[in-house]
Amino acid sequence: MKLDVIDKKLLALLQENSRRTNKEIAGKLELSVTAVYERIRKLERGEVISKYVALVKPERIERSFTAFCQIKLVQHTKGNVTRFEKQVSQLSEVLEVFHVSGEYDYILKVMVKDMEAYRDFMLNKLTALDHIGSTQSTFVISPVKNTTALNI
Amino acid sequence: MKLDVIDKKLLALLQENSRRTNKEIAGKLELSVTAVYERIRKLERGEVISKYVALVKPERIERSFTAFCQIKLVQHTKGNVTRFEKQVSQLSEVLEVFHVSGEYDYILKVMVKDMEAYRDFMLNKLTALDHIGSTQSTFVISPVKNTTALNI
DNA sequence: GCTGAAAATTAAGCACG
DNA sequence: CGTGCTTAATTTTCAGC
Repeated sequence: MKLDVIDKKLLALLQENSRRTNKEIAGKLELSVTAVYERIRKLERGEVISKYVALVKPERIERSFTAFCQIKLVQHTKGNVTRFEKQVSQLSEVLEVFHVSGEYDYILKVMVKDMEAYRDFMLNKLTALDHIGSTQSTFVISPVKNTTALNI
Repeated sequence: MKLDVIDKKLLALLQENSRRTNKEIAGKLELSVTAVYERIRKLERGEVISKYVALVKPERIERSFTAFCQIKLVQHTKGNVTRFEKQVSQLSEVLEVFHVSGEYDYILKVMVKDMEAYRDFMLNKLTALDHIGSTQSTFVISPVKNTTALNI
């Protein structure tokens, strides 16, 4: 799907705040409300926009503690990999899982209440999974930037 | 701010899809439309919900290549740290920056078109910043899970 | 693909238990 | 805190260019 300059501006606006009205966007882009409406529909149907979500402040719900956890598997058979990925994806503390290159096989972003909760997560949930070789945790001291918006 | 069970269900619904109508939510939670409306307003004013955003599929806009870049600073004076954080936050390829514990000082999540674009980013943008000591890149082979929703 | 106006749906405000 | 009613605003559809 081809995106023109207007589409890109539109995506920037919606990535920043998806509750803008079509009228407001129409004003900013100097288009009619219907034109904005149709462009948005096109971006949704073309799956450029995958979804609309509300973002919750972690500190307001006791999930301020963020850690990156790198994981090595013991054996990389297809079955093991699939099973591990499925199991780890089901853990609610784990927001992101990436299969990566390098010394470790996976990087996880984990968000919990505090260090104690993290310890509990590691002991009772993560290392309870099958096929985990070794892990290495890196703790976030402070989040400097954290956006979901891709600049186009 | 105290959240009851209904608030938590409401947050789960809005984190999954923020375009649900109050009517639809009211049906799911067995409340009136106005009650849903007021609860959402309260969550917004109490800054439990920080914002509403559209999520864009990276592969549809040529940003499929994701890397984690770990960075060590040469000198940790307050001025250096502040300046580095400000500069790195301005790079559009960098979606996330975390000051972290451990061997490296920062973890960046970088999204670009491909490996070539990453090389270009490293050579011309990142290592052009002041005070960077060493870096280490880890490349995403495949994203296994990637959600913005915090389970409450 | 855009415009402008009409129709349908939703959000916001108000009186009240 | 909740409900139900009323009004305002927005989204969605449609004919026409």
